[in-house]
Parts: sequence; C-alpha cells; structure tokens
Amino acid sequence: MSEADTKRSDYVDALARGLAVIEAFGRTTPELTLSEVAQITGMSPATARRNLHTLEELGFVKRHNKRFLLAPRILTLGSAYLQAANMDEAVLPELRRIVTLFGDAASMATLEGTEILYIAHFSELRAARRTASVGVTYPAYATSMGRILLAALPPAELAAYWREFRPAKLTDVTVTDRAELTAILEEARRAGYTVSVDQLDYGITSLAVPVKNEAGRVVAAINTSGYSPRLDATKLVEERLAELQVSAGRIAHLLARYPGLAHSLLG
Amino acid sequence: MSEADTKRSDYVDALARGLAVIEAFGRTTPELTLSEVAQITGMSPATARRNLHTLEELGFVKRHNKRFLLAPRILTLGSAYLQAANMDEAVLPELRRIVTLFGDAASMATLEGTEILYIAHFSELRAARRTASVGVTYPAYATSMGRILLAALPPAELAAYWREFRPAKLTDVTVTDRAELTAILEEARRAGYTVSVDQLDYGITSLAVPVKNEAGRVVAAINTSGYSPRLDATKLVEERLAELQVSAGRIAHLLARYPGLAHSLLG
DNA sequence: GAATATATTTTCGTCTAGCGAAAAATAACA
DNA sequence: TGTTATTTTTCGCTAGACGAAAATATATTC
Repeated sequence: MSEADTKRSDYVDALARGLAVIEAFGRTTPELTLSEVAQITGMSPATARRNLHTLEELGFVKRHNKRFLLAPRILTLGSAYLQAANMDEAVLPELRRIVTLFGDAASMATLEGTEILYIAHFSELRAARRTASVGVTYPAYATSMGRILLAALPPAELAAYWREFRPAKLTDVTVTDRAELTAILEEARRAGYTVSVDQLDYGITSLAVPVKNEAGRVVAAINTSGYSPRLDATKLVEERLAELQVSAGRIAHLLARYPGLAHSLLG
Repeated sequence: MSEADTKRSDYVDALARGLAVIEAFGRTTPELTLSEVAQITGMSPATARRNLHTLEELGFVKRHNKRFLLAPRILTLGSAYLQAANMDEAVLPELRRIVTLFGDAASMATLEGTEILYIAHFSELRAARRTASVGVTYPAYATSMGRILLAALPPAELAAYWREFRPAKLTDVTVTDRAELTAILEEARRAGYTVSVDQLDYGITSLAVPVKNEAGRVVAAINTSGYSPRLDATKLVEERLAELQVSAGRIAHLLARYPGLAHSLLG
C-alpha cells in the first residue's frame, strides 16, 4: 500500500497468511476457535477458515470439537532443519558434555530479529522455571546469549536493533536502560563472555559465550544456566567459563565440517 | 480434476504448495537449488521461485549463493506445539527417568499415516546410528513403537494401513512379510509390549509399550532403546519393561492434567 | 575463451483461486 | 423462548498467482 512498499509480484500472500495462522497458536493460546484465529491474524472469518481447513487437511492442525490446535505433524517441518544442520551430531554432544560436567542446562541460540532463538538444548533436570526448548524465542536484551549476540552485531545492525528495542521489566532487576545495556554489551564484547542473573525470569542465572564461524564472525552463542540461588555469578565464571569456551571452540570447529549448520547460521 | 475429487472451494492451494516447498528440504537434501525444488515439488520454476522468496522474506528459508536452505526460524513453528502440549513438563521427565535408570535413549512417538513421528526424545549418549530427534519419522512396521501403535489400530484403520503398506528390507532381518507382521502385532497387543532388534537399522534394539488416554485408547507409544550388541532382547524385557510401563502409566495419567497434549494426540 | 548447455530471472497475458461482505445456519447463552 | 455470538455457505469480483516463453546469467565443455 505505502509507496515505499515496492509492488513485488514474486510473493505469495496466501502462503504468508497460512503461516501466520500457524503462528497464531502460541504458548499462551494452544487452542483457538475460528473467530479467535481470525481476530489474531486480522483475517476475515472466511479466510481464516479456509486456511485452517487446509492445514487440517494436510495434517498440521487438528480439530477438537470447535477448537483448532496444532497437530504433531507440525514437528516435521523443523526436523528437516535439525537434521540438515547436524545438530545432534555436531552440537548436542557438546551441550551434553557441559551438562555432565556442571549439571543444570546448556543451550545454543542464534539471533532472530530482536529475539534469540534456541536451536539446541540439553538439560539434566527440568528447568526451574522456564523450560527452554528448541524453537523457543526470548527477548535478546534479557538473556546472556542475547547479549553476546547483540554485542557482536555490526554497528548498523545494532542501531537497527535499538530502533526496535521495546524493553520490559521481566523481573525487577531486568536491565532495560539502553545506556546500561550498551555498557553490558561492550563489556561482553571485551571479555568474550557475559553472565546474567534473574534478567529473563527469577531464578535463572546464565553464562554465555560466542560461537564463531571460520571467518571469525559470531553466528551463535552457547550458555550454561542454572538456578540462581544455587549459583554465584563469580563462581559460575571461575568454574565453567573455560570449559564452555572449549565447547564453543569445538562447535566452531565443527561448523567447517558441517556446512549445513554453518550456512543456516550465516547472516 | 477427477470426478471423485469434489470441488472444494475452502482450500488454499497456495498454502499447500508453500508447505510442500518447506518439505522438499529433507535429511538427504538439506540444500536445494531453485530448479531442484521445482522438480521435487512438481512446480514450475516460476512458482517455486515465488514460494522460496516468500519463505525467505518471512525468514523461514535462507539463501547461500544459489542454494536455498531452511533457516532456524522454521523451528518456531513446532515449538508452539511442544509448549502447548507441555511436552517438557509432562513427558520429558519420564523419558529422562528411564534413561537415568537404564541408560541409552527413550522416546515417545505417535502414528502419522504409515509412519511413526517422534514427539519427544531423550538420550544419554549420542545414538549409535540413527539419531532419533523430535519431528523425525520412520516406517511404522520396522519400529517397536510403530508396531505397538499399529497393534492398537481399529480394524478399519489397520486395513487402510495394509493398503498403503510398502515394506523395505532396511536390514536383512527386517520383517516385511505381512502375515509375519500381523502375528507380531497380535502378540504385541496381547502382551502389551514388543521388542524389535535390528529392524530399522543395524544395532538398534528397542522395547516399546503403549500410552493410553482416559478412554483407554492408545494414543502414543514410548520406548527404551539401545545398541543391540550390548542388549539381549529377553534381558531387556526383564529389566526394563516394568519401569517403562510405570512411565507409560504416569504419562497416561498426565494426559488428563494436560489437555493440550491429550487433544493433540487424539484421533 | 568461445561455444554449449543449464539454471535463473523477468515478462506478460490469462484466468482462476482466493478474497470479503453478507446471508444463512448453527450453536451458545440467558 | 428469544437473543447473541459463532460458524458456515454463497457469490460476484478482481487481484493475485499461474505457466509459457523469452531474456539473462551462470556453469560446463572442448
């Protein structure tokens, strides 16, 4: 509509709409009625209905009485990615190693817009509060991995991030001040790691380091995290940083061996 | 086109096409060129291009030189399902418990057409051969969980299965004979468990039991599996069956508590 | 380094697939 | 029972998606 919006003809609106319907189902809204989907996506009931029925026919959505919900088949879409990226062979063993050494949980994430996206995760016990499983996103500014990834952004992209920056006090110690965050990012860049305590949610303490590709560009971050009351930030660094960096190095090394993973993480 | 194919107007072809493009990327073909996608999906190059560009714009696909590949964002589609189903809270702890007790790996799967679909998985070490991660599918007839699920099928649906049954000798001991399989299914139904050795691939031995919903209908299966040379089928049953059934019972119990999971597995 | 073959992008005319508005039917509620 | 909300269907319209084919770019071969 807007004049800046160059009329592109090689774009399939109907596909974008259908995917928007899938994304209408979220953690908070697992089951939706037709009109709810219409409302969330901004589509007319007729359009929402067509899309839902198409997805149902394809097996990605099921209907339980009058409510729609995602079906297990939706998982197949992501698994092709995981297999292609050799996540299980390249990344998971390292995360597992960290968890074996230190307990708690270890993850790998990449930056997706203003959010971090978990692409691998291993935890010994059920996470205390948030269970961070693969595919989940969290605001970058409030996580250790997010801060590592933001710190590595070229100036132009970081500027773009700040433009979209909409902080929220997720806990009462969440850093939401831009100047303060900038200082944290600079320190993270300088030191090559960062620790966050109770930033995303109460009880989560996390140490993250960057994972670089062959060209030296940061393409992902890995972390080790646990329950705050049991972990002192200083001790966390003393005890775990070295091994976490070893894992980051190994994963970085494997990026060369598994181009599927490397490419998928690239810019 | 065919007269049996009632002209349905509430179906969005463009969405089905777009999803087919995503599914064109598989374990064997992680990176595809435009023309490969066109060929796999049977679309014209122009159509394939439009869909790929749409997916790229939305962040689900990336381009590396002339090749397209799935982007991490594709994982978000499945994660809404996993969260809605409370997989991490309801299922994973039980699988973890089994692995803690016996080592190796434990999984949960459901039937999706002629295939089983892994909806949860936990493994201590990297699996010997196949790494069975969430979202992956395998032929039902060649897996212990698949046989449990087939055994529980109502006659009409089992008949439908046999109609689509296209067995392959995945190993030289894979049972592909229908009569022989029928006997295995009957025994599985009678006994409430089944063991398979080197059926899907060499080295995989697996014990599976059904998971039932409140109505007593089998909605999923869980298994414990390991490396064949280290496991004797008889001993596997003796040692692990009881605890596996405990877990199945607990998960069944949790289905009532987590309707998201229950509904998503229903019919 | 031409020449040939392949793959990708663009153009364009066609037409249908998908759209929304509104009516009809159904279900929920009071 | 009446009333409201939700879902489904109908239908006319047109934008949007399609395929064929040309134009361009890229890779391969000799």
